[in-house]
Amino acid sequence: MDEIDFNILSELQENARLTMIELGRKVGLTSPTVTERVRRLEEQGVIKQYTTQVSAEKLGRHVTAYILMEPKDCKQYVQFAASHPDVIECHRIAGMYSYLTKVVTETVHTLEAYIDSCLTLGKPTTLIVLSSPVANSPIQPVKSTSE
Amino acid sequence: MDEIDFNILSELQENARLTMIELGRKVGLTSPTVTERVRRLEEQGVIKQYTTQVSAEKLGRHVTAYILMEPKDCKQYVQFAASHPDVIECHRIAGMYSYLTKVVTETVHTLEAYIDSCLTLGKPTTLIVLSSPVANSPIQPVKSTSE
DNA sequence: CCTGAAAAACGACACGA
DNA sequence: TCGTGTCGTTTTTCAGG
Repeated sequence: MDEIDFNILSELQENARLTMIELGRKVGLTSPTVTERVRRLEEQGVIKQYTTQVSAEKLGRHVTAYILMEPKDCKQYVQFAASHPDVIECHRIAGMYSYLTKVVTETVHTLEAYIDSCLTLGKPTTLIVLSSPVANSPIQPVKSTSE
Repeated sequence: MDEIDFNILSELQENARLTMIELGRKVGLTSPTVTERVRRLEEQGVIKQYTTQVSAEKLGRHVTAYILMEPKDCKQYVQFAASHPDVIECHRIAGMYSYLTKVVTETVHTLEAYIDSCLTLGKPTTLIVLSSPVANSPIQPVKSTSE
């Protein structure tokens, strides 16, 4: 894990569909060499997945909310959240409440329906997202991650 | 926007580096056809970005937290958050507090440092992530997004 | 880590349901 | 209009050095 690897990760976070020739050009290597480095980063688990960000708006989902949840039964709530198509993330947290769940849903009415089903499982507190000044900023290495 | 497009989006959310031939095979089309569909999805803004998920752990960032923030000056706080390398997301919210900020940092000590700098800008409430039962679940279309 | 050749995939065009 | 088939070019892969 040297600086070239960091540059590779930075470029791939920006555009996962770069060809190895383009990527090599950006980091100063030839395509077979950079291909081998990418293969190792995948193998080590540094690269977890190549994914595509799609517009929730364009898919008819206009409302994003975070829901703080104090469930009666944790396992039951996780099962509910994991199987619900509107749930994008669900985090177990320390501090206030037990879970923080990110929901991307069609309208305030479908959000209401989601909250209603939550009410049978515990006590939800809803935070509706108005805008996102920072969205999915790339992760940078901390300093010497030499392994 | 028909069902084939939904399948394309689903496949690309799982693996953004699929070749057009592989993608075509998965959705039942030949490569020129699926290439044209992908081009249109990009043009329409349905596909926003091809990105790579990297392991925060492997890059030396072991602590994830959400911070609810009540800043004295909103613009000042957004500027601070946007320029801080540990901030991955920052959302303006309605409900309790004004901002919800996702921070991925090295240790509890670097988190403490982040919170300290927040304290000069307002009143933060920290929620440390213990685990994530649901992480970045793909977005599915809602029903008839015919445009 | 680079070079070079074979195999595969990409992009563009003309054609057909 | 949308999908198919083909050709020339680019990219990937794998042999070496």
